[in-house]
Amino acid sequence: MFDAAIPPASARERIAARGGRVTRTRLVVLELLQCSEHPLSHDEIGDALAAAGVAHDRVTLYRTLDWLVEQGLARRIAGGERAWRFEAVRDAAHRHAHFHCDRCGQVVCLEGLEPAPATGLPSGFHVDRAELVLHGSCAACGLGSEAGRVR
Amino acid sequence: MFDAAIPPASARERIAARGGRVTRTRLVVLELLQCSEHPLSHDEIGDALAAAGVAHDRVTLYRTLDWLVEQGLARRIAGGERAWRFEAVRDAAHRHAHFHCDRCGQVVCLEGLEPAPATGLPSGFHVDRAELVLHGSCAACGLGSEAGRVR
DNA sequence: GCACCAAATGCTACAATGTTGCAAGACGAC
DNA sequence: GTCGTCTTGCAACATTGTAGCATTTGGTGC
Ligand SMILES: [Mn+2]
Ligand SMILES: [Mn+2]
Ligand SMILES: [Zn+2]
Ligand SMILES: [Zn+2]
Repeated sequence: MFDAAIPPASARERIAARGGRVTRTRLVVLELLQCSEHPLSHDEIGDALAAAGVAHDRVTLYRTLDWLVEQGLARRIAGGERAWRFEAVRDAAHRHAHFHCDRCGQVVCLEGLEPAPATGLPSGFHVDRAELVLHGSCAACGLGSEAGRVR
Repeated sequence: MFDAAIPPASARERIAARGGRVTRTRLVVLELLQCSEHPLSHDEIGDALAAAGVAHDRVTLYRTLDWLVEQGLARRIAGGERAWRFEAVRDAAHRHAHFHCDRCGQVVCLEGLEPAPATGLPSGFHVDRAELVLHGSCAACGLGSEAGRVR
């Protein structure tokens, strides 16, 4: 679960600094996101909480994730499926694209790839942010048969 | 509903050419997509069918849209919300980006903006297609208050 | 025009994902 | 330790999409 790539860099302070109460769920979820290399779905996070022995309610987790996003501590990513994925915000200024494997559903961050700036859009339109998602097959899934394809 | 921009360019033949049966629903839905300037949601299409006096079932509409996508006559777009949007495929080779208004939820096609080709992604990864969605506020919604913001 | 049959539809039930309202519990200031 | 407010848990609901199956219908051959 905790991919142990990046050290948990005080999630506790980051939560408290926003004026939020440091609850077990917020703490564990934020640490989990900070340590994960991939954006995680609500479900994956729920499973990790269960595995870590942290009791929780589905709704509480939704609200926890909403709160982290509101506070700028996490980001919501659209993925190719119907569920959101979440990742910790490491650098608020730096955005990156994502790759969605249409075979296994895995989403990976493309740190090197920044969505190109908008050009030539109709006047009166104002762009806040760009979301770039590449679709295809990941290294693990290869180019093999179409079987098992995710919608 | 029918924005009357592009003439209905025989939807009937396009359907028959794929070996599909020309049913009232397929015909009206494809014509609707071909005439619309914006990608439409399932709901919007359903409303248009009702307005046109075409009886239909929710499930039939889902299946009709799936069929049109399978046949390459329509494309499914992720939008920023949880429901797919659909647009007629005019030129299979030409892809374009979309703009999603976070205020009103409207999606508009950015014909001039093609997602940049993928570079520097991990080896073993294969890209089928790129989806680029710009988020912000449209001309109609302006830059005003945050009130009424769509998630 | 008519019979036939695979393809398409309508219906019901279900699955997945997310939201709302409200009472009970817990964080943390004092 | 008390207390007020923020957070949680629970139940009910909303939205979006699927699956199974009996019925209807478009198109083909006559
Ligand atoms: Mn990422
Ligand atoms: Mn478009
Ligand atoms: Zn994969
Ligand atoms: Zn708008």
